[in-house]
Amino acid sequence: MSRLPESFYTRDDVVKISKELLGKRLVTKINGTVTAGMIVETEAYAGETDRASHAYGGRRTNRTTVMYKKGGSAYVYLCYGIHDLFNIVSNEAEIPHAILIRALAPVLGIEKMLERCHKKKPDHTLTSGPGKVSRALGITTKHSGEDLVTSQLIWVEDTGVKINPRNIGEATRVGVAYAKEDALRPYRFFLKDNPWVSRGKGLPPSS
DNA sequence: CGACCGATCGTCT
DNA sequence: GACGATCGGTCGA
Repeated sequence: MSRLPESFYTRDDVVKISKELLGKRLVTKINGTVTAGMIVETEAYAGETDRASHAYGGRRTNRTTVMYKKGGSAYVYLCYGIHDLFNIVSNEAEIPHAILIRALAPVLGIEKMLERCHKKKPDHTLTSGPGKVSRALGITTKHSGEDLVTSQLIWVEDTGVKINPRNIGEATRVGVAYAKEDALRPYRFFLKDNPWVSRGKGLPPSS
């Protein structure tokens, strides 16, 4: 049970890191309340060369500045005016790679998650989607820029869970049709047959 | 089931 | 002024 070190995030291969995040535990402590879940679905965004990335072509705006921070920083942005999507920045500073956390299997503070999401029972709709993950864990855009290596609010732990590579599924990313040929990249990774994986269009051919 | 639609607002052109 | 790295509800089959 140890927090992932900076060296985990600052490596060069965003795809490799996206896969390695599967099985890790994302933890938040908001107003003293701990909530946590095991990461079961991620998406890689390969920075300047990836049309689906907010940093495509080296775009650097107020919103995307944190993507240029060192790996291990949180990048949270507002999507569709409603959802706060949580990403983990990777690679060295100035290389704007990021990994979107799309789904979790709830582990700690499930009562609090239900309260935040106005639900009664912890079925698979609680944390199966990037908007729902942030909602359940209390993550908002004001946490953008947070350093997951030292933060007392958000971090990621290795609990010793080992994922067999044959249990990792790959697919195209959700909602990035505008990215042309880059939309075809197999950059979505998930745990096969895990009930907490999100159900969007073009999703894992499992159930 | 699947298709469609409205909500809602910061960001960038 | 248009547009989302989404979600949950509704409607029809």
